[in-house]
Amino acid sequence: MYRTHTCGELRTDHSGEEVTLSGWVDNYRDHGGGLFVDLRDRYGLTQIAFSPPDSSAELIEESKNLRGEYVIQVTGKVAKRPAGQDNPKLATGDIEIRATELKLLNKSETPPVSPSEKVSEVAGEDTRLKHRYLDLRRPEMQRTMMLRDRITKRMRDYFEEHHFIDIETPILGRSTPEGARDYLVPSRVHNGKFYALPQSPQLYKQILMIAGYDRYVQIARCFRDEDLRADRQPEFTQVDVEMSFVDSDDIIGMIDGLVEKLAKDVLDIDVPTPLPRLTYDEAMRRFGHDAPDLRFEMEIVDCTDLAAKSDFGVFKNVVEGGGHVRAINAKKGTSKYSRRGIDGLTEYVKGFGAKGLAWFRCDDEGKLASTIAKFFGDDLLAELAKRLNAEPGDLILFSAADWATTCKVLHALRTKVAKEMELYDPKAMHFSWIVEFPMFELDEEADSPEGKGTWTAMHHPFTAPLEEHVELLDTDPAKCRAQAYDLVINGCEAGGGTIRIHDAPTQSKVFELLGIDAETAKDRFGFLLDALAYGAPPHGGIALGLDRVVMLFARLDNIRDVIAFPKTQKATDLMTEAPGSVDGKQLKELGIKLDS
RNA sequence: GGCGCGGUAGCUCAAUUGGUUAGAGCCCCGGACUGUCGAUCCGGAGGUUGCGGGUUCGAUUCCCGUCCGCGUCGCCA
Repeated sequence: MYRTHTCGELRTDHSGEEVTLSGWVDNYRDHGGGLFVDLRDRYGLTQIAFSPPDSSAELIEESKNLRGEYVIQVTGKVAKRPAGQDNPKLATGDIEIRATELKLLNKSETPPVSPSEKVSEVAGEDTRLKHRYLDLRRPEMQRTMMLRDRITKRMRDYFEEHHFIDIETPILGRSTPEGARDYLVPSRVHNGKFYALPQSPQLYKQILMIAGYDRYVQIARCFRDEDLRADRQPEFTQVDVEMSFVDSDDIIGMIDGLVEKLAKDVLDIDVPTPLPRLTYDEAMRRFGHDAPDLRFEMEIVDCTDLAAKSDFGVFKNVVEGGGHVRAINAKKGTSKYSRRGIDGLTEYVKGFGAKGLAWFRCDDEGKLASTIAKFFGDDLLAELAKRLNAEPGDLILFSAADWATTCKVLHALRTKVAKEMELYDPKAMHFSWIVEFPMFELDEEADSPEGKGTWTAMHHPFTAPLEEHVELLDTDPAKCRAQAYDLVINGCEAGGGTIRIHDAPTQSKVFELLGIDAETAKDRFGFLLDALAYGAPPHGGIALGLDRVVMLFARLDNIRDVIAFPKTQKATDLMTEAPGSVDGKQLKELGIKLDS
């Protein structure tokens, strides 16, 4: 037997018991006459004392060979520590093990990543990824992995309580050209043909609804061959949900319950439900983004009409060109942003398509002042100040451009300024829904017969329009809103879903708008269209990004830290060195010849 | 693909305008010490400054290229 207890469980109640512990040497303190070891496992740290009279001289001598990350087994008596020597930083800090036996189970090289929390500087991320086994040994990472485990368990419990069944769907599927780039898997049996790894189990779960499994859930691995971000991995995990005989409210309500339970069980915070909902149009108008961070205010204010009355050429030209002039008020921003600071913001917004950054500061008398103030009459300035609720010390930042650019710029500014000015508690959690997304967006790069871009599905081609918008499919697709909803946590898209089209006429109309002719549709999703013809129930669902949910619940800003073995920005695994090259023999069997 | 930041000892970082033998803390090695808990004290070892080229009497430093890591824009139904 390697151990009778873990390194996290012994207390003064155990005093006098002989115990055996196994674990890693977290730290050692050599006093010549005696030596202390902090022994670590997943459960905590326990101090081992190699000192007389309990430990023999030979044992003490032996203990002097111990080094960091050596794996040892120790037997001894649990003892309350001498008065005044307890360590309140440790859960086991009131006791120690007076060692009588020591067995070295394994040695360790000097670790490039120290798993010990006593080392405050964590190694660089590339080193951590290369030696992931050491990084994952760090208590911080272990806590995150355990948090992830707890979240998925609670989710599974919740869905089970609500009579969902977990059904696995294939990893080897077929490629569909919509959406992200596919990861392809060549077929040996059918040379020249390829499977695709799923971007999500979307089509399968709809098929399951048609098959009568009215509440489906799966924790599903998904793959998208697109460039990475801090919150995006090529391989990620979705909590995939689909329900029959439901409308948007039913799905949203079901997930409200899940969020409420998770927040309570995992973070011990009470989240009032139903969660607040915002339409997409409102979110764009007030916050410039479809996943706004609602932990703070700083709403966008439209000033287009007032800007038109000024003599400021930049504003006038934009307004005359059909653009918009919108602004945010960074309350008390002048103390944070000097002229140089504003120059920094100006550079920043240029990265989002802004040509420059117009601004005003609000002086002590409540008047707007700026290098461009001279282009505005006093009345106009007062009107602006009133609309923007400007008070002394406030900093007003403008974006003048087309609608989409003002959204992008002001969203970027809003997020950056709020973070830099610490306008919210970094521990705060804000959950909300964005609903009624547009059905379509214009792909301006794609060529269409009409020559002005083509419609693409904002979510996917099976998304149902709002019932009252069905006729807009014929008259004004741009205005057509979908039965779609995104779960937003702290300005991060944590999940999204839709009610699906379950009738053939609507489906063909949408395909038509998307430029998918009957033949193409049949070729790509024939099986789904076939299935829809055999009594498809009204259905819809959602997929939550599990990695992101864990990241947000762990208050981390990086998805790699919640994935045991993540990929780098170039989609490689620094530990296994995947992807790697393969034998010519393997390629030959697959009928593949490489160019280079 | 674009833009930005970074790469110096096993780890975290420093190095003046381009100038002596590239330093410090941790780790590691040796020694001292009967109670520490980031132990302490003394001594020591440890470097292809990512890689390749260029400028220069002289390059960690300047220039070009390249590789890698991170952030971001494009991209992500």
